[in-house]
Formats: sequence, C-alpha cells, structure tokens
Amino acid sequence: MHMIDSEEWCALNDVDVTATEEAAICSNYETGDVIFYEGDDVKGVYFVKAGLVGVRKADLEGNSTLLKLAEPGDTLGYRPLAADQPHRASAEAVNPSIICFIDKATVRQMIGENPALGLNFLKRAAKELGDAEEKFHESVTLSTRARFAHLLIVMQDRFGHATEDGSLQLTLPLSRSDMAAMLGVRPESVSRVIHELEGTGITHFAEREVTIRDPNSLMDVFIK
Amino acid sequence: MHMIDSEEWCALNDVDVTATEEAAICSNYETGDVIFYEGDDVKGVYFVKAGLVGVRKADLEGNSTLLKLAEPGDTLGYRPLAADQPHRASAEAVNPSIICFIDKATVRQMIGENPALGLNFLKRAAKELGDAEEKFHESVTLSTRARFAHLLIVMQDRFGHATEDGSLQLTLPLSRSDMAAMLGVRPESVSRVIHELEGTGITHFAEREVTIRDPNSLMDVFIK
DNA sequence: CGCCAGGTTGATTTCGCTCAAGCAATGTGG
DNA sequence: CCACATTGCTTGAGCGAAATCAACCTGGCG
Repeated sequence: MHMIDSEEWCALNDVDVTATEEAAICSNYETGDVIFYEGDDVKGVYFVKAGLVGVRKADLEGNSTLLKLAEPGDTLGYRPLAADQPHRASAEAVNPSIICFIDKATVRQMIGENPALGLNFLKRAAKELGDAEEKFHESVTLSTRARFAHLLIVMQDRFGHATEDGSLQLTLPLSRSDMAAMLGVRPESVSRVIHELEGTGITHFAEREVTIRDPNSLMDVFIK
Repeated sequence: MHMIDSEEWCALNDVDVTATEEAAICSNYETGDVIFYEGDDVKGVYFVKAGLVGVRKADLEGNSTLLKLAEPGDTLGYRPLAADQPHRASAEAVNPSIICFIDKATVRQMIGENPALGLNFLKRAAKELGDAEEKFHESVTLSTRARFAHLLIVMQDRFGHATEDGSLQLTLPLSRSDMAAMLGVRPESVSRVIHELEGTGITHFAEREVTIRDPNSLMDVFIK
C-alpha cells in the first residue's frame, strides 16, 4: 500500500512512486492550521493524505470565499505550479489532516519522466475549470436558495450515506459560516434558507446532522 | 509562416505542424454563427485563426452568460477534450472569424508524440482555472460597478490603444448586452453604470468608442 | 459563574432586477 | 422619398432578494 496514491499519481511506476515518497515530507495539521497563503511563491505541491482542507480566497475587507474542499487523494498547489504563478488562494485544514509536501523540483522531474502524470494533471485541471465556470454561471444565475440546495446535494454525494428508508443522511463537514463562504453569501442568509427548507419538510437539520427527507424536491429547489 | 501558431502549438516541430495543418479544416464563420453547442460531444478542437469568438453558457430561462472571449491564437474545445466531457458551453463568432478544426484523433496523436504540447495545455488550463476562480470570487464580492470597471480595464488591455495625452482609448468588441452577459448582470444595469461613470468624468462612452480619461480613478472603482 | 463563539431571528436598507416606456439609428417596402 | 418596423440602448418607477445592523440565544470552557 503506497503513501501517495491517487487519480493523478497512479501514473508513476513503483520506482518513481518510491522516489517521490522519499522526497515527500509529511506533516500533521490541526483544524485551522494554514498550509499556504495567497500570494506565496509555490514551493511544491501538497498531497492530502488524511483529513479535509479548505481552499480560500480573501478580499480586502476580510471577507473570504471558500473555493473548494480537498479530500484525501487530492493534490493542492499543482495549479499555480503548472501556471507558473504564485498561489492565488490559501489553504487551511478544516479537519485535522495529514499532508505530504513534495517540492517542485521533484514534481517537475516526475512529470518530465512520466508524460502520463502531466496528462493526469491536465485532466484534473480541465475538470476543475469546467466546475469553476459552472460555479460562476450559477452564482450569477441562481438564487441563494437554489445554490444552497445544490451545495447540499454535492455534499451528500461526497460526505453522505443512504439510510434504510429512502431518505439521505449527511454530516456536514463545515460550519454555517463556511457554507456561506462556499456560496458567497452571508451566514444569516444560510440560516434563513435552512429555516425555509425545514418549513417545507424537505430536509431536517440538527446541528451538522442533516436528513434529506425528499431528495427529489431538493433537486427541484436546485433547478429553480 | 505557419497557419497554426500559438503559445500552445509552438511545441510542435516542423513535421508535426505540417501534419496537423494537413489534418485541419478551416472555415469562415459570420457574426452569430455557432461553432459548437453546450452538450455536444467533442469532435476535436478549434483553432481561432482570425476574428473573435464568445464562449457562452445558457440557463433554463434562456439567460446566457459570456464566460470568455477567444482571440486569434486561442484554441477552443481543448478543455472538454482533456476532461473527457461533453462541451459544457457553446461557442459563437462575435466577429467574422476563420477557425481551423482539428479532429481529436490528431490532437491526441500530437500530444502523445509531443509531451510538451500536453504541458502547454496544462499551463493554459491552470491559468484559466485561476482566472475562473477569481471571477467567481469577484462575482460574489464586488458590486456591478466594480466588476464593470474591471472588465473595462481588461478590455483596454486586450483591445485598447494609448493616446498622445495620458488617456486610454478602446473600441469595445461587444454590445452592452454582451458586456452584461460577461458580468452576469442585466443590460439595464450596465447602462446605469456607464451613465454613472460618465457623470464622474472618469470615462467617456460614444457607442463602442471608449475613452478612459482617468485610469487611476477607474482602478479605484474596481478595487472598491 | 461569566464570557465568548457560533448561530438564529428580526427590522431596515440597498442594490440590482423587472417591467414599461421612449429614443436614435438602421433597414424595408410601398 | 416617406411611413413604418426593428434593433440596441437608455431611462424611470416599483419591487424583491439579500445585505446590514442589532439583539438575543445556546452551549462550551476558562
């Protein structure tokens, strides 16, 4: 069982995986610990071994939006490395995490020797680009309510589990404020949407425990 | 002088450029002609030889947002090809354009034989991803006024020219509605913002001819 | 126990949308 | 050449969704 194993890195043969693992430096991060800051020069990439990491962008007034969540198997920092840019967002542990740092010389060497690795990162970037464009489109097209419904569906997909009866269950990995930051709205608005969804009976919220009683209706809320 | 020449395709040697050019099919598109539709399967990529192309995304009510503009040298459709997805946006000539279609078998063969080509597309995707994430952040963070100011600055960069006095000049490649679609707002809002900027004397609009009298103030509008 | 962070709720404001009208430039048919 | 549609843009009035501001509630924790 390899330390570094993912959709992208699986392109490496045993020798190169081992070489990469030897070059990797793994660290523990507590909740809230920062992995890198917006504006920093890129020193290498960060392979998320365990935990959950949030990628944020802050504006001048201290507002921040949460661009995405990185789970075990995800590689952070490959984007600015590939673009030859400084970090354009910061990363911070949402849950206690184990993260392996791989310096950029090693990354470049591996990509140079294994074209498939570069293509895997191309595929990853291409998918993320599609998602990012969709996200922009949704942010200017859909209401807060619809976007929250979508977020719930995505979260259920990634972090949820089904139950014996038809309903879907989910433990939210994020606080209300962080969900607001994902949508680019105020926490108060999230509270109000949750209140509204409770009223319709489509969902039930208890702290971070969510039950989606009527997934189809939730889909309808998303579409409208 | 090669037909296909760009930041990405320059990775090819003479033999491969020639092979690619022989496989390419060039066509003329009039303003408004569609190059591909959202949802279509990807047949290959489209190299913009001349003109200007808009990449759009439509929602259910017929609203559409303009995600980006492609200029000569840009390659369209590489994203869904790399991601192995159908087109997630449509493309349409904004100005009369000449566009060369290169089927995906050829693209894949070239990338297979020239790892540098794949890396060039990785770099391109990585840059676009950074821009797309920034765009999302701006859309939820900044006012219409600020976003329009930013759009003006970017447009001036790409399509403008400086004048003898300190002011900047620019012929807009887009209608008001299309600028609205870039920002994800209504055309009326764009009109009102233009009116407001005129009032402050920062800019002057005559049809599509724009003079930016006070670039610094425009930057200030963007930041705030 | 009191404090504080995270969350909810209510009152008010504001920004951008909707709907509607008007206007100038361009095109079209009689 | 004029009457009239059409198109792109502007302007105005009213509305509505989300932000803002403020109060308050709850549970953890020194």
